[in-house]
Amino acid sequence: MPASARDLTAIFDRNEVRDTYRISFLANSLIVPVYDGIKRDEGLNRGEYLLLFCLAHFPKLTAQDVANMTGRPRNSISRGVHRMLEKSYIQREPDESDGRQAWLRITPEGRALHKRLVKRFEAREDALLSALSERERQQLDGLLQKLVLHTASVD
Amino acid sequence: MPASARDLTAIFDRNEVRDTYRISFLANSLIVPVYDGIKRDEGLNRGEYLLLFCLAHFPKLTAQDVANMTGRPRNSISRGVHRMLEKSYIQREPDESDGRQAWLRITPEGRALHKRLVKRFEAREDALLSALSERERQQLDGLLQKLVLHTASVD
DNA sequence: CAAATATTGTTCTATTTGGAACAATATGCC
DNA sequence: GGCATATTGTTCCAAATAGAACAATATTTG
Repeated sequence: MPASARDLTAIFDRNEVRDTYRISFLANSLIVPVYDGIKRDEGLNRGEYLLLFCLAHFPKLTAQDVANMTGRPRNSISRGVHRMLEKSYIQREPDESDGRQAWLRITPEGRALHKRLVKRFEAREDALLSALSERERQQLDGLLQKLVLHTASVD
Repeated sequence: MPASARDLTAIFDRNEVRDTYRISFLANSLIVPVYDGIKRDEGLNRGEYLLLFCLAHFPKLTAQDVANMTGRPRNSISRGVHRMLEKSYIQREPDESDGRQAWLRITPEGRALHKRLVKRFEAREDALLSALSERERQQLDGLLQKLVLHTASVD
């Protein structure tokens, strides 16, 4: 019997933490192939794109903000900042009133890149979520929003 | 203004791929702190525990099966197999009819360890999903199951 | 005001990770 | 049967990752 002939999807509802397992599986399926493509075609790694993504949605952020939002360690963000500065996708200006921190902003080049790359995530999301009806997607939206807000508040 | 004073949760519904972002955020919140604890207390890394987890739910699997189920590369699984064999949490026997592959099974020690460790994931899941009512949890369950089965079929 | 404590961002280092090439075996095709 | 192709599991290596210590600056506390 070849390995691929067995039904390995049984794990989805045959384990102690079904929602954790499913959410983790879905997260991987949604993002890993897209990050692989971005790495291959644009040379950006995950931390670098996450930085761009965050800056595309706020006028300015500190490196610490990005670390908080993404849950990644500050040193990873720091490295990403330097590489994205070199490539002119972001810019940095020191905070006048606090000499420790610096404000990061996306540049027009960075925004153009983000607009191009985010389409890949949109396409992947559409492909996987096409399994749901419009009504089900709205249900999912509401449940996820409730969960992330709760999670952000308890951690 | 200290970094932590701004409301960074706005990103949850202010981005192009809200469900992708939320699912990824949730997945990290559910599993990262638990894996950190398992690493600290038991010395198992993510790949090693995932292997144990898979084998706890099937009588026997090949390394390739585990790679397929978890989406991790085969070489990572291979390394995990060797370390878990050393620690006697799993055992291996060659397949009689196919000299390339070998069947992996969990040992009683491995199962005892799994039973202990999976409680950590259960506790974390309960803490985060407590934001939902029983009815909402059932809705979420149904939606996630639909999504993972669809995802497993298209990839 | 001074000393202790906290925060930001960086560097150093060890571990983890995954792509690619590889050997061994199996399968498909003529 | 014999040769091309696929599959399984492994090793090698380069890149990514994250903890820990650190320097610079802010804040708190007495």
